[in-house]
Order: sequence, then C-alpha cells, then structure tokens
Amino acid sequence: MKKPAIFYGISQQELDTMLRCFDATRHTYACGDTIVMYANEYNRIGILLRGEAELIRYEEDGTRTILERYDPDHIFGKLSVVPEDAASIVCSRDCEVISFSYFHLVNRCPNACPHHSVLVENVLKLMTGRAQALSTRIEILSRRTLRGKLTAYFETLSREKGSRTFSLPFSINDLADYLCVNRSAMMREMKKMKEEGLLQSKGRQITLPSALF
Amino acid sequence: MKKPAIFYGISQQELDTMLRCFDATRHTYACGDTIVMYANEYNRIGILLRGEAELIRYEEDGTRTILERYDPDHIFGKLSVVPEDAASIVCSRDCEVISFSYFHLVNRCPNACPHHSVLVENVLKLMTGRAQALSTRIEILSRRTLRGKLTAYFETLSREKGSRTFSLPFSINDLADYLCVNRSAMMREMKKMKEEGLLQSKGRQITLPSALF
DNA sequence: AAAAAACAGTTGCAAATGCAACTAAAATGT
DNA sequence: ACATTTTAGTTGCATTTGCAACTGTTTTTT
Repeated sequence: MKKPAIFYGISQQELDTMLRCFDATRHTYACGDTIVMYANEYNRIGILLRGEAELIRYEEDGTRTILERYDPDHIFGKLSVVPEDAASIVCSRDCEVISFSYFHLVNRCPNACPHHSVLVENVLKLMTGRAQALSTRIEILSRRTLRGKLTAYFETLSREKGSRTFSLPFSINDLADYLCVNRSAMMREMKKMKEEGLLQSKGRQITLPSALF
Repeated sequence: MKKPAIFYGISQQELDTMLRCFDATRHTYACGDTIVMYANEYNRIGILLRGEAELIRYEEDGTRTILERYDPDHIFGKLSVVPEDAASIVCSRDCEVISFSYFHLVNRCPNACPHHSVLVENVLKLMTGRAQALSTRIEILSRRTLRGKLTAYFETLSREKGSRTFSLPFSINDLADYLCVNRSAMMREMKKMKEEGLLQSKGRQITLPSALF
C-alpha cells in the first residue's frame, strides 16, 4: 500500500501523537459495507486510505444516484449538506478509512505539535483535489443532453488515463446512475453514437475516435 | 467592507510581506468584465474579496450555463479542468479579486514567514467551504426531473436564508441556465407547482409552503 | 453441472423537456 | 415622456428521455 498523501512529510511516531489530538480513528470496511458518519459528527472529515467507495443517494421512488466516487486519498466529510436527503457512503471494495476532527485540525490545540502545519497543508492539497473532482463532475452533469453527458465523461476519463481506449470504472448499469440518466435511454444513445462513429464500445471497454489537433 | 476571511489572524503589515512571497496581485473589475486567469497560470488561485461573479460556459450552439456563483470569500482557480471547454468568470457586480501562487502557498518559501501556516489554514477553510458548495450543486444537478431540481435548489436557498420566503439571487432567465434546463420548460413546471400549492412566486420572490415537522 | 442472479442490450409507447415564436410587463436609456 | 431593451410569462409542436417489459449473455451460487 502506497503511503497515504495525508501522511507525507510526517514521521509515523509524530503522526500517532498528533492524531490523538484530533481524536482520529481508523476503520476497515468490507465490500458492500456502509461507512457511517453520524449526523452529530459534524466536524469530522474522513480520508479513504485504501479501497473504493461511492456516495449514494436513493430517491423515494427507488431511483439510485451515485453522487461521488472515492478512490484512495479522497477526502470527504461534513456529509449531508442536505440533511433530509440521506446519502450514504457504500464501499465497492474492501476499504480502510481514517477520520478525525476537522475542528481540531484548524483550531490549534495547546500541544503545539511541530508538524501540525504540515498536516494542514496535506489536507489542503487533498481538499483542493476534491474541489477539482467536484468541478469536473459539475461540468458533466451540467450538459443538457444525454450525449453531452456521455461525451464529457468519456473525454474526462480519456484524459485521466492518457489514452483513447480505456475501461469504465463502473458497470454500464452504474454508469447511468452516475450520469443521472435512464439506463436504457443511455444504451440507446450509445448505440446511436456507435452508428455515427463517435464511439466504439463492448461492455465496459470504450474507445473514442482520435482527437483532432 | 468586512475583513476577508483569507486575512483572519494576520496583521496587515505581515500580510503584505507574505503576499509578496506568493506573487499576489489585487485587481478590481467592473460589472460585466471577465476575470482573466490565463491557462498558463495553472498554479494560481483567486479569492473574491468584494462583489459577485459567475463561472460561465457557452456551448457551440449558444446555450449558456452558469457553472458556479461566487460571493465574497469564495475561492476559485485552476480553472479549465476541461481545457477545451472554455469557461470564463464574469462579474455580475463590481468585483475585487486577490490572486496568488498556490504552489508557493503549499511549498514553503525560504523566508519562513511566521504566519504562513495561518494563511494556509485560512485557505483550507475557504476550500472546504467551496467543496461544500460544489457538493450542494451536485445534489441539485443530480435530480432527474425539472421539478426535482427546482425543489432541491429552493430548499437549499430557504435553508441558507433561514426563511420560507426569499428572493432568488438570479433573474428567472439565469435560474434556468443555473439549473441547466430550458427556460420555458422551467416556467411551465413552476406554473404547475403553483397550481399544486407547492410554491408561490412572483418574479424573483419565492415562498415555499411551511415544512412539516 | 444446474440454477439463480446480475448484467448488457433492445424496443414500443408514454411523458417530460426543449424549441420557437409569441405577448405583456418592467426596466433602462435618451 | 417616449422609445428601446430586457425580462417574465405563455403555448403548440418536435424531440428526447424515461419506463417497462423483454431477450440473451455472463457471472455467481449451490
């Protein structure tokens, strides 16, 4: 396991001391488990150290939405901005999570740990990455049409993976829940795009036509 | 003008010294101006000190999308995650913006300014707020129906303003561009909602029925 | 190895949304 | 005070998307 970004530049020993100040806890979860962050733990943030998870919301009619996807080093927390719409974090693989008090992180404790500020910097970097990920997601969801959403998402993936051929991190089923569209309508649109030569696909494997430049 | 959150806990004099390390610049813009952040200024972040601005994207077909709204203390930067889809920040009121090098903020310079870490903490707080705002936006855009988007947005506003009656920060026209839906379809849906007693509205003034609890 | 479950893919029909072209009202400029 | 521009609001028609009910394939379970 790669060293988590949150620990960069801090020795293990010092980290242990520091994390006690922040009331840190480390938990492992099995695939399928829900990562619980109680509503009253408002000022806690979590970081995914290992595994893969998704922030999921169910509508009353059963519609499922994948609001966010978490890979290692993803920071999350202060969930339920919209308290009534309970969303939960569900592990799609075995996960390990560290969580600690955001309040104590940004409001110095009396111990004055020497590397406290390094930790703050690390958290800032993670949070900046998260804001970028959220922005990208908005870019995708803001597209007016199904085709627009598909294209925006595929282009993003292609850029991330550095290749015009890549495999989806979801099942086709889940992709629809991520793009917030109907599954069969999405399949229909993908079929059309294939016919127009804008896409090749087989299962989760996607190939985009070479970009013009 | 209220003291910007980015400056909390730092004296003016020290700040001046520090901001030089970060190559900070302060600019004012008139209503209607575009805040330019050049593509090569990748590692700069900006903070809106005063005014109101919007991150806007135009589609080839002329469709306009309001991706984000900025009020004072909003942090932004590392724009164009999707470089080809040029989006720009347009001031909807007279604005003042400070921008500086993110790189120098998180990679200590040799001057070792005493309050550097306070500034990092301040930026972290702003960035956390931004991530929350982006999450809320995703909650809204992820709704499958026009009514769902309207409701989610109105409930968010009502919570922010602490009242079931509030006025929209947009024109009705702009609201549609913010919710990423067709304007006349939106009006039609609002009309239906009024008929069903889910909403009262007149121009920008909105009243929601009292929440049940 | 067989049965069950999950997943990819298809299609007809209904409903929601987008588009365009309006009218009326309000705000702005001269 | 009048003309111009912007904004709010409406409606018919075309298109897109959602829904439901399928088929066939792959994966998982027993």
